[in-house]
Amino acid sequence: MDQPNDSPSGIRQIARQAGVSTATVSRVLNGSARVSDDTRARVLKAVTQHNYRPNAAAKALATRRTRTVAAVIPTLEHSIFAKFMNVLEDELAAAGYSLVIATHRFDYRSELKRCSDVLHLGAEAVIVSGADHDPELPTLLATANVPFVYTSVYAPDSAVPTFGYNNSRLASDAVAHLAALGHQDIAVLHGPTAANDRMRHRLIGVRDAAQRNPAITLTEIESPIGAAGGAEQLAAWVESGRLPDACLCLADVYALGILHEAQRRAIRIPDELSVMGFENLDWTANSAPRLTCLSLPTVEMGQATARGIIAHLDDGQPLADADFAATIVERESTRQR
Amino acid sequence: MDQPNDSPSGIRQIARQAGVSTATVSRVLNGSARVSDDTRARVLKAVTQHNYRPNAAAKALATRRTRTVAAVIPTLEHSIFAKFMNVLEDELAAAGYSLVIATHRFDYRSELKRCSDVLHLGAEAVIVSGADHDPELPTLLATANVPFVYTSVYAPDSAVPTFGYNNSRLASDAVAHLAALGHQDIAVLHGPTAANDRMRHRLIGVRDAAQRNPAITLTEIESPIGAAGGAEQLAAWVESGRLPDACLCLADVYALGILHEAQRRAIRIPDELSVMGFENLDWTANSAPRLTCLSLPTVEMGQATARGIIAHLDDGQPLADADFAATIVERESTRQR
DNA sequence: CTGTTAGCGCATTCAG
DNA sequence: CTGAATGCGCTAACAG
Repeated sequence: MDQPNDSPSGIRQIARQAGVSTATVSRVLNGSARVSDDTRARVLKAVTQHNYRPNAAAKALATRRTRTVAAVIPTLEHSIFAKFMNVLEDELAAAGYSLVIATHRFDYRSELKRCSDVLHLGAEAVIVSGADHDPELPTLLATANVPFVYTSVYAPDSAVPTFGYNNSRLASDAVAHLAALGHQDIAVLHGPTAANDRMRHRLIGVRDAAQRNPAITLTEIESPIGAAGGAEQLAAWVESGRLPDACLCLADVYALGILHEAQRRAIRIPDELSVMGFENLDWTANSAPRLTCLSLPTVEMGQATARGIIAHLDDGQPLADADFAATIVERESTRQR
Repeated sequence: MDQPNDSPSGIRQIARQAGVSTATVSRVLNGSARVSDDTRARVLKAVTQHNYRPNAAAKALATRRTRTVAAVIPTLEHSIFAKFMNVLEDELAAAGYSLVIATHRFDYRSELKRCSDVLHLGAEAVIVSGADHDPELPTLLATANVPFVYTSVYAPDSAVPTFGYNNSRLASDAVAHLAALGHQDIAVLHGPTAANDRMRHRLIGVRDAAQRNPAITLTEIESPIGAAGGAEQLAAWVESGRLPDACLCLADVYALGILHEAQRRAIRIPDELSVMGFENLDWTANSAPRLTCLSLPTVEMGQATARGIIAHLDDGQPLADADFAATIVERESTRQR
């Protein structure tokens, strides 16, 4: 009754079966060091026979690596985030990292909480949307000693690395584009700005552009992101009997709503109203009319974010800010006035 | 030089600081057992002072629980999956579970690989899309002894619990709906069926319905999921000079493309062609015309899937299949012929 | 090339 | 109510 338990578990079991030490098993499983082909074969056989799978927690504890990266985002509901996560996951997976996603529905306290959650979980790095957060967020992440980056924004002066673009400048560019087309009475459809500095900065950019060009009259309209917002706004304009020259939609779905409502009310786009999107989602290339958009570099940003984090985690490369260019895709929903 | 390292890490450090044992620290941190208020206070103080955060791997190793659930899906690019993941994450997070997402781009081998990946990672349960997979998949998951479910399908006869709906029946219902409207020449726009049994079953349902009603003439058209597919098909019909009576879009985005192309070509919907979606994405309520859709119970499915898994993991409740009803939302894109 | 030996940080009997 | 001791399963020196 003093004899050791006869059925060791995990690595020990297969070590015994293969007639080697656990160290050797670990070696073949991790491809480290040299192991004789014979030994390796025996180990591998035992591994498959027992359908052995190394315990992740034990490995993580021993190596101090979880190979897990977390993304804390507002929501997966908006296509642009889903698209971002899609490429992130792709790149991360290719490098052997897992992606855990946590959403906070545009709420700073919740965001902080979710960051804390993923830290508890053992994320080796965390990707956060935007640069503005609960003041405790950077502290939390920093004291936990896990690398983190802000995305969808480019803020080189920030103490935290940012992977993104200058939202305010892009918005200015979009307005300038509209102005160059001869539009003066410009409306901007935007989403709630609470816990969303990307949206806030776009608004700032819009105002800057308007200020620089005195001819511009700006109207800002806020509504929850969705096609309904665009549709309702166009309806309101038509009913008030007065349309702006152009409408910049800070989320493409607004434009979708506008296009449809315009059709419903026989408003000709772009003849009576120019409409411009800000993301360049897939469907914009096929809409009627095809939507002129600022094209957010979401894919490039996702790849760079993943690669940057991987290089940092794997090779100790420093995390450097990255600024991605956005292009304006001129299509049919805008016209020279 | 024999003295123990003076700066123990983790739980030991705060145990020392609080003048208690590690066991006690563990107790207050896990709310287990009774601890005197005084002791608890001292421990908590030390915890916050040192900004202590229990090591997830160590805890997982000791408790054999990772509180991580994985979802292995085709892609996050299609809104319907993003929507599903969004509610899954929500429910899971509320119960203290983390969600890791792995995508496989509609490829069975890749799907198997990703399942293996999340198993290595220590997922306590895995959620897979569809019921048809590489034959090794169920074996893999079963021998790993982690509970798993198939989603977006309802197959009570399957050995694996399914949370979803009967794709073939829903598709039949959709076709029947169209037929009841008096349509006979019905086209069905569907996506690739490779590694996608949901799509295959919908097609089967479509054929069943057509077979049951001899008056129906069916045309199946496959194209990658996206608005382009719908637009191109409508263009092709117009150019061939022959439109079907109705088009069932097995993914809503096809309908978006059709609606837009129809506008471009001045085809009146539903007068010249009835169009029906199959998911009921948000924008369908605002399109022009508003899209008649079969409404996939994605949210209910997500909630139930998460709750079922949580109940299983937390309370040992058995995983029971769940069949969700889909309703048909009659809007403006279909008409009585 | 391979085995031995320590921990990694935490939860958990079992005593007291 | 609290502490000491043990082990979760694996990796990483360090020998040999």
